[in-house]
Amino acid sequence: MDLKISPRSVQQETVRLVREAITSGYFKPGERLVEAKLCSLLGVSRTSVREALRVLATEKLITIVPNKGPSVAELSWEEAENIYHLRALLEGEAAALAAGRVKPDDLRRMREALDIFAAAVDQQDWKTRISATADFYEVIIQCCGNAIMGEVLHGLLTRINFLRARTMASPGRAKHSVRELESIYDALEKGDARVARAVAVAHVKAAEAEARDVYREMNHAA
Amino acid sequence: MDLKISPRSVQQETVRLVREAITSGYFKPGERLVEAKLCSLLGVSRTSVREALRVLATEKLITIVPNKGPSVAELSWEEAENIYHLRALLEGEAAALAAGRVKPDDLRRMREALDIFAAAVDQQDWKTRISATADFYEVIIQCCGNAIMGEVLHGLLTRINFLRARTMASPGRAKHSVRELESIYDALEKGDARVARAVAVAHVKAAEAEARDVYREMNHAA
DNA sequence: ACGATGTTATTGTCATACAATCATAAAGTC
DNA sequence: GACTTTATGATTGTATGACAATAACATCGT
Repeated sequence: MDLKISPRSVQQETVRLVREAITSGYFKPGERLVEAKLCSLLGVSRTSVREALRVLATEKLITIVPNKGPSVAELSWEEAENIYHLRALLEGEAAALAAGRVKPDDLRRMREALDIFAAAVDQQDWKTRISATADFYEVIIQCCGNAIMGEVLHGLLTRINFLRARTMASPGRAKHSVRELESIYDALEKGDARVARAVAVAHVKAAEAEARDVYREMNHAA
Repeated sequence: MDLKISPRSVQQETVRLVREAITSGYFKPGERLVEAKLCSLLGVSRTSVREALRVLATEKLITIVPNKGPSVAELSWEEAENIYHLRALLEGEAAALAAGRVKPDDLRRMREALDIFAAAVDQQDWKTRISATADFYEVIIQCCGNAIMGEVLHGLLTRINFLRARTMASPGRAKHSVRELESIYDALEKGDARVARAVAVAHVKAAEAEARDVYREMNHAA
């Protein structure tokens, strides 16, 4: 019996919370994160906060400039573009690999995620949209047989999450998304690796185009 | 004038040293890293050591199991294979992108690294071999225009560095390496993206094959 | 040999302290 | 008034000490 509950450490929980706060947009890019404030905000010691901040810096979610302190990482459009390029490459590969490996149960789970996503399109509920796409891709990642690729992708997605949240909020994009994910599903069902890669890449490219507009708009307003 | 020397913090230096110790093989995979030992070994406080360890854990160079402590990460062959697969994908893409962007100066630097590498093949000097290949790829990465891809690749290389060190030590492999890097250089010089990708991928595949043997041998002896 | 029990080693977290550095406001100088 | 310098306060970097919680290990009794 290995049912042991691992009581997450204070430090881990701190990482989780601050990361969530950043990716959800609660802490804005460029905003300074003063250790003392975080301590009182979270009710933990400076030790734990500092350890958490080092972790987040390694994840590139924050930038620590020596003797000045940490602040939420600012993502230039060039960097965002790089990340989208990598996503296209990696998600394309993942889809291609998955095409030759999907099992009926996997398809079922993807179908499920897809339906949830489609349902969430009509609502304002962008949070469900993101989690549904995450579920959808989670299956692909698991199928592709390369767990480390999953880790890398996850890290990249986290870094542009605040952008994605904005993108998902746009109702126009959502409609397209459904079609795109649907065609990925179809390709995987048929086991067609070539098409799977193509549509997965197309999906990312479309997301990138949308993100570009959102990005410009964001920085125009500011 | 912005010539300010940034006096690296104790914590950063600790990260650097321990990372070096791991990738060079001084700390063996699976070996436990006791905080107190590291403190006295490096002459720094527990505060700094702990922060450094969190960073290394995020980089996946060590594994921290709660209430038990950190130990050097063990890399299963499956994981190593995954990383080589990713390397092929990313380095192939990088080479293809670089083919359309290399400037004369870049070629010169690559030529230089290549010569150093070739010279180091005859000696036992595997350390120079690694740094020379690193320099060679550094140019490609810079040329490809995707800095984040460089970061990701760098992280992956670090994780398999102890394997690469063993691989590079094999004299048979070195000869092939020279030819492989040479053909990457040629493709870039000609600006042929398709060939550049192909030979870059082939290079990684060859390295993977060699690494597989080394890995088996390592774990056979143990 | 094996299980229970106590002991030690190690980690996780906190509090405190203080020098070094940075940011900002105040004061002085031209 | 604009600019430089100086003082002041805030924040970080690092070290130390403390202590509970957990894990690893040795000891003992059966």
